[in-house]
Amino acid sequence: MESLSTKERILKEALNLFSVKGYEGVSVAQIASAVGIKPPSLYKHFQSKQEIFEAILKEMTARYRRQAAVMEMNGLDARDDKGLFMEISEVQLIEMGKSLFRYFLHDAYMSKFRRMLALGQYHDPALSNLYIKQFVDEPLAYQGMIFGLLIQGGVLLPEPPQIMALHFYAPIFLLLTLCDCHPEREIEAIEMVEQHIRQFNRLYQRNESSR
Amino acid sequence: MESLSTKERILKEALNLFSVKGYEGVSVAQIASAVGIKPPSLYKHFQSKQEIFEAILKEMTARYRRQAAVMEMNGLDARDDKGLFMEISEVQLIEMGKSLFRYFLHDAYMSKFRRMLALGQYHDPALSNLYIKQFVDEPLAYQGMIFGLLIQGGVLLPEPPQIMALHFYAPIFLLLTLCDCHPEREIEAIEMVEQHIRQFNRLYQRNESSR
DNA sequence: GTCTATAAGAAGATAGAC
DNA sequence: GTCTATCTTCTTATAGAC
Repeated sequence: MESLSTKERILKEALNLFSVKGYEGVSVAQIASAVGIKPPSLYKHFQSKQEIFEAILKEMTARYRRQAAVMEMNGLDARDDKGLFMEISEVQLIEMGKSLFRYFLHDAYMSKFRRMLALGQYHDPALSNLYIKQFVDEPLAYQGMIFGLLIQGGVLLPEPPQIMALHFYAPIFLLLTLCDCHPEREIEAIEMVEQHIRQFNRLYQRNESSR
Repeated sequence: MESLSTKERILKEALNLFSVKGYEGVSVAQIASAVGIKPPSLYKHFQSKQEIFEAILKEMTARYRRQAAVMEMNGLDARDDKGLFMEISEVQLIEMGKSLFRYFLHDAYMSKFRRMLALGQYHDPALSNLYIKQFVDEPLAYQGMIFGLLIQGGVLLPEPPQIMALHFYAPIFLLLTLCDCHPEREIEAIEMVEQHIRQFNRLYQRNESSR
C-alpha cells in the first residue's frame, strides 16, 4: 500500500520537474532519470511527453474537485451552516485565511500544481483558464458568498461582498506569489496574513452596533 | 529617428517572443525570423541566446529606474509633496490606482517585462528576485510610506500602513494577473479596481472626525 | 516492462563566401 | 552584416532483444 506503480511515479516526478522548470525546460530523459528508468521505458506507459502532461492535468483537476468539498473554507459549507457563520469570530476568520494560505502553499499536490499552471501558461492556453478559475475566480466567488451571508447576519458592514472578498483574498494571493518565488520569506508572509486579517476584521466589523 | 538598429530590433522582437512563450519556448530561428534575418546574422550582434536575454534584462532594469521617478504614483513624490498628499481625495486615490494598473498592464515595455519575469522564473533565479522587488516589495514599500503620511495627517485611520498598502495594492496585483491571462476581462478588472478603491476609501476614511 | 541501439529532427552555434 | 552550408549536441520517439 506504500508503493506506487511506475506509471504513478512517472506522473509524480514529471509534476515535480514541470512545476520547477516548466514543460519546455524538462526533457523526457530527466523524467526517466528521476523515476530511475531509461527514456524508452517511459513510452511503455505514455505515448508522448505531451500525454504525460495531460495525465497530470487530468489527475490534478480530479483531485481538486475531490478536495473541493473538504476545502470549502476548512469544512464549513456556507449555505448549510448559515448559523455557524453568523457567529464567526476574528480567530475563526484568521484560521480560515491561514489554512487557505497553507493549503495552497504546502499541500503536496496543490502547491506544485499551482506552480505548474503559472509556469506553463505559454505552453497550453488551457492552463491560463484553469489557473484563473481555481486560484482567482472560485476563491473570490466562494468568499463573496460567505461575506454576503455575514452581511445579512449583521456581522459585517454592508459593503459589496465581491469587493470584500477581493480585500480578503487578494493579499493572500499576493503573499502566495511571494512565497513561490522566495520560500525563505514564508514566516514573514504568514505573519502578514494574520495581521492582514486582523485589520480586515477591524475595518469591516467596526460598527458593532447592529450585532 | 524612427528606425531602430538591427541590434535594437533583435532585443525588441526577442522580448515580444519571450514574454509570450518563455525563454525555452523561443528558438533563435524564431527571433531571427521576427527580425527578418537568418539565425547566423544574430550572432554578429550577440554571442549567444543567453546574451540576448541578459541584454533585455539589463535594458529593462535601466528603463524601470529611469521611469521610477516619473512613476512614483503619477509624478507625486511623497516626501517632497507632503502637503499635496495631505489633501488627497477619493478621486485622486482612484486615479492613483487606475494609472498604476494601466501602467503595469499597458506600458509597452513594462507589461512585456512583467510577463517575461513571471514566465522566466525557472530559467533564471535572478528573475524571481527582480519580479518580487519590482512588482511586490517596491510598490508595497512606496505605498506604505504614502499611507504613513496620510495617517500622520489625519486623513486615514491610524492602522498599520504596511497592511494598508497590502490592502490597497494586492487587489491591483491580483487583477493584473487576471488580465495577463485573460485580456478580454480588462474592462471588468478596471471596474473592480475602481470599486475596490472606493470601498478602501470608505473603510479607511470612515472616521472623518479628526480631519 | 526494461533495456541497448538508433533513428529523425530541431536546437544553439560556427566557418567562410560575398 | 548578411548569407549558405555545416557542425555538434540534445530532443523526442521507435525497433527489437531480453
